[in-house]
Amino acid sequence: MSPYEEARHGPHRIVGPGFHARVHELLCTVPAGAVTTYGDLAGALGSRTVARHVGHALAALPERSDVPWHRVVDGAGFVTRPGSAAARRQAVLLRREQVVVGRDGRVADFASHRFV
DNA sequence: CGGCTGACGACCT
DNA sequence: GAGGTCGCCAGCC
Repeated sequence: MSPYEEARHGPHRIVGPGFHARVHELLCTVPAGAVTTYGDLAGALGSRTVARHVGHALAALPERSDVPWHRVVDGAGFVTRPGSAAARRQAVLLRREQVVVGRDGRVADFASHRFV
């Protein structure tokens, strides 16, 4: 059964109370200098179909947070909403960790930085 | 209370 | 191969 159908028919709900805390916890295991994706986080939490909800969880984070949200990029290695102020902040934070971000908003050598 | 949007990604035309 | 669609939708007009 595909993850899709599993999610559709599945008896167990992944999203719910404490979901954002699980995202937080998991994200904190990603070391500086590495990046991960929404889909990978979602998959680690149970199903890639909730990738979007990982996005929601991060969007809900307070401005000043100890959660390394900047280490999350999309499945193609692009930073959040290229061109936005948030994307620029993210690029600055990543470069501070020796992760090169191109002008197009994509992490250079994404595959090797990717943390699983 | 209904409709729309969205820090995404996989499946289906 | 390139759009369109929907997911466990969840929050915000």
